[in-house]
Amino acid sequence: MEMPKSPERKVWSESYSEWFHKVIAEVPVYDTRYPVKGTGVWTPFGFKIRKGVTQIIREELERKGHEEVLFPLLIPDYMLNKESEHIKSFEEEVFWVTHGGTSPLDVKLALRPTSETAIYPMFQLWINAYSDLPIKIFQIVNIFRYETKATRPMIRVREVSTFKEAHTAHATKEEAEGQVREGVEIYSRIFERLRIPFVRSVRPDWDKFPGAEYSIAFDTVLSDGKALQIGTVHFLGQGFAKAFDIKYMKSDGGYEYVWQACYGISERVIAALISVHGDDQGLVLPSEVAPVQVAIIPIVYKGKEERVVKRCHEVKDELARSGFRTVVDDREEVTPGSKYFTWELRGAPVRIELGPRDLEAGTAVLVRRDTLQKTVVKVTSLSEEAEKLLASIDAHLGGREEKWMGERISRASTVEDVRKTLEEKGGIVEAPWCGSRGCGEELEVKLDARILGVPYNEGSAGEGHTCINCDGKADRTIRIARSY
RNA sequence: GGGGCCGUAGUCUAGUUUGGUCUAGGAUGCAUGCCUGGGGCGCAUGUGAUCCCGGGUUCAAAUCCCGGCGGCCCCA
Repeated sequence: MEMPKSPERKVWSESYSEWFHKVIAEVPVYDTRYPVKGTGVWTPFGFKIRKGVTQIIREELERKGHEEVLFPLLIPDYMLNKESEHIKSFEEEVFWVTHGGTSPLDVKLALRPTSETAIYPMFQLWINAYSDLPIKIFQIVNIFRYETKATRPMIRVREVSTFKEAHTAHATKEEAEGQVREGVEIYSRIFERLRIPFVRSVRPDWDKFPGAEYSIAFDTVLSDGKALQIGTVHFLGQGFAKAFDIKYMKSDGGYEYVWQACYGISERVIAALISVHGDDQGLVLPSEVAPVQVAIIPIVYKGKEERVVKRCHEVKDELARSGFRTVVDDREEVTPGSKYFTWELRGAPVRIELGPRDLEAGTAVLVRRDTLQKTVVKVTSLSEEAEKLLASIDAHLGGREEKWMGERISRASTVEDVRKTLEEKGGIVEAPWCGSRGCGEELEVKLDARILGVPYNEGSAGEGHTCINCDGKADRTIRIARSY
């Protein structure tokens, strides 16, 4: 038996873009050939991964009292226009429905670029008194943005097909800001379950969500060293409440505008899931979202096919009873080696090889996807062994990716240092900064990079230093990265 | 916002610079048969291309020109 070589991450790290396109096309996960720019098709296998991810998102939100709803796709222009900062930011990227058949519409209808302006008019109807609060809802829908830059599958698209947006309304500012913190915790949990490493940053003022008072963003680093935003949480204050006249009656009979928060995650998280765990063999998936957790490969010889395949199905049934998602790859005329490649490409965490020799010995060969290490175990203890192996793989992925990203977070004290680090190893660079907008924007231009913001909830390590750009007094740390 | 590159079977790709040799070549995939089977087996036969779309130049266009659609890269 030829020993498997441990999986490389050469193509993965050296030609990330190529790697990603190839993997999603070959598995397949997502078909980019649909003839509208910036759109794509979730294949059956890709949809299963997506479903695993949306299931985690649902669980974590529902655990914290959010309820799922579904709002219309179409937003009348006068609604979209109500909050001025919001519309100013989106107006160049809104798709419009202007005709019903051949007749022009009296009221143009926007395809939602996000749903604040669809949801908040209904909040206005739903909220009358203190007792109607808080409201915590979410939906998972598609949204449309007319991206003018080059589109990328799942990462920059015109139809975001998987947009989870949560919207809340509260009686007080304190409660709404508490909700922001809860949103951050929920998202942290979601990414931890997906084993995607992240940093949390308060976005600079000029880069916050249009209409928000402040925004907290989650960024990860992909294998090409570029940062990818995978989630955002916004404190909306009373801006939208005032624009949409969302008020409740207080105990003293007076009225107060509600305080709001909203937070979103898109299919970028699936792009991140695929990207951060993958290797040159293809997908590597944490057990929770792997459409197939255990792939069983019969090793058949002429005349013994029936016994081996039958045993494989017995093993499969037993594993299924223990709660594993499992398949027997009993395709005829396909060699075992070819099947190994197939299931490695598809990221099945565990593979079981079962052949005549195993039947004799009462054993099975167990292979883990992350290291491709093989072990021989008793066939009677497969369930426990598979369980242990899944846990071990998940832990290994979490640790490996955390370490990988940790190595790509650097510190620098001059602009040149930052530039050098960004060029040589990419990732995220932390540096002391003065906090002024003009200085920050200048820095972004100088470095051809983006300021991700200041660390969320981690104190301000920049204090007492000098701003790397303007030599003014630094009162905070910023994170800088080339980003998607 | 500015600049560049690309589009040929399901997929990848040769051919485009210098129009005619292209009845468009190869690999992979797919189908059938034999042979195999513990890391992408092998052989044979077959299948598969509106050369992205529209227009133009020309005796002649995959090849040159214009427009559109789609994809990719770089710079600010």
